[in-house]
Amino acid sequence: MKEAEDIIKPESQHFIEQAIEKDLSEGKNSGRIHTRFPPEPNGYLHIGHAKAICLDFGMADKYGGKCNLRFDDTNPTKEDVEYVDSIKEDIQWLGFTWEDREFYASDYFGKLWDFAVSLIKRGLAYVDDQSAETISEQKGTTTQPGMESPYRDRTVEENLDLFFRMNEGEFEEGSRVLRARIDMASPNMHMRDPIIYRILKTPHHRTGTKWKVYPMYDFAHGQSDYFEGITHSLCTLEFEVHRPLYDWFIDQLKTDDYRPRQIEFNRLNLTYTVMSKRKLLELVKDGVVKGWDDPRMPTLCGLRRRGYTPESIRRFVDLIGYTKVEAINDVSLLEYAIREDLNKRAPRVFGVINPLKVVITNYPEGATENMEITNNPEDESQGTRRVPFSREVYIEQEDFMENPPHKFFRLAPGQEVRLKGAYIIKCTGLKKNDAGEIAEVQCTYDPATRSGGPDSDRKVKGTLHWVSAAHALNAEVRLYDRLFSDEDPSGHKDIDAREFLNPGSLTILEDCKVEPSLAEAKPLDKFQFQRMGYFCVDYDSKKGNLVFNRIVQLKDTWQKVNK
RNA sequence: UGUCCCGUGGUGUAAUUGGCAACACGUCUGAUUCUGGAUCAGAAGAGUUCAGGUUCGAGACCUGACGGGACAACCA
Repeated sequence: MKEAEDIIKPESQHFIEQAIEKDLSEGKNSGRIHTRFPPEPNGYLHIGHAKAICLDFGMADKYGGKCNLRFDDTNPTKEDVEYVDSIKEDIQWLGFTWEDREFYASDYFGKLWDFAVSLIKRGLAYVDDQSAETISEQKGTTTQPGMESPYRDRTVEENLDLFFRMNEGEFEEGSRVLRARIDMASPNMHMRDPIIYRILKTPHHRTGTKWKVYPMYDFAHGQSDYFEGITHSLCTLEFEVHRPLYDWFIDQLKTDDYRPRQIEFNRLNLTYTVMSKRKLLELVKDGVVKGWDDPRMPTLCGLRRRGYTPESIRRFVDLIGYTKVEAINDVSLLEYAIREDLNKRAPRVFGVINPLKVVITNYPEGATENMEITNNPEDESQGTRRVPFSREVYIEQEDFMENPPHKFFRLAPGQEVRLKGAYIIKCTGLKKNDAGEIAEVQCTYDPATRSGGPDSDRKVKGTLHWVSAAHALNAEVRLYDRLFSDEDPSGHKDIDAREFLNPGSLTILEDCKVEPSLAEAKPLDKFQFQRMGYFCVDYDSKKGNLVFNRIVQLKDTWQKVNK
């Protein structure tokens, strides 16, 4: 009965899937689905791009189509090959492939030029000799129509002559532009004779000095879609007002029934995060963070370094969905996604972040036992490992209190606790240093309570992780907190996001103790430090000098109770 | 005082296209646990921004308010 209901109930689709299926059912573009991901190579990809990538490649995948990678490189003054490589790396890391379809808008400069010439010949484009300021003034405002340029009615011959000479380098940058001749009174600003070509003498990273004029975004994007046979051009909401112009150019270009269709979806916003490339660039340039891949950054390389997996990012994107509502997503959902993934996969280890020495006074001096410990209770196939135990161990400072509150299930004078995978110990005394801080805790152990032993079933309130002092590896641990303390740092009109920078976003602890099995850990290896959270080996880590990034803490109800 | 887009539990999304609001995260119980994790069981929480209208029936359709966002770069 229940099963039957499940079968009947259709998967709910988001509005883009619905639109695609409608197009398919109407037989548009002979049933083809072809999308594209069009980054501008002027910065690193961030998790917002991941949302777009998952959609672009995901829709192609779901409907048996293809997705092109196309670099939108129409502005040589801002773009660089440096970014091309990192963008490709990040897309692949996320798990997507464009096969041999790596394209560049600059591949189409010739075709775009020809199209512009054709528009001129049809009286649909003209060269304007006015300054940027004048053109801007004549554009009108959102509430008032614009004025027509005095150059709007030049002859085709004159336009052609000027346009060719613009590209010959005869004129200075900014002295002339090519404009589409549409409607200066349109309520849509983008239709008021938009500039489609400008003079730029900066060499282009791919075409060198071949061109002196470069197409604007609006004149390149839709046409590139058209040239590549794209059927669905998915982009974010802010391009909604560009769509009439997108369609206008396609109308002038198309020769048969095929036409690409632009559909807009909401971009990703995350709480406590800034997402604009400009703001991220500032953080890097001003040294607020250590680089594009600083583990606090929402860039894909930053998240990767932090320890996020591609699976967790794809899962997160899947959870938030695609709509036309401008929403702000809770980072806690991202954290949920990585915990969910790592819970199943990450091996458990013992790592003590803030060590406190415990001496087990009745344990034989110099003795060592190897305790067999499960690597992952969620996945038996990960097996077990041996962890050395001895008379002196480190536990977490926060796991001991001299005067514990009521529900403190950890170590305190007179109280018993289990050292996970080893023995139950009882606190018998403590030593303080001159400053009055607890320097050492003394305990006795009960040999019969060894895990698997005769009294191992005895109930104790708490179980602690530990590391044998004699065998411990020293490690540096970098604890991260949100970069901004405000939920919506860029959402304040009069306050710069920088005002909300969290001074405690990075804490470096250099005297952490981890179990010896971690000696061979390699950068990007991920572990659960039992009870402490998920950690990832940093690129800075070296054998004998381990460095871990905390990805995320475990859920901690005790911490919550304490607040 | 313009055009366009958008308003569903705290947050993000659903509601098979008009049949009486579902899911996830979060929150809160309880069980269980050699991770105060995980797991399991359960609970609270919206009557869909508001007001009219159409309809036997509206979160979906219409009108108008209100609220939020986008648009006036030779950026993308």
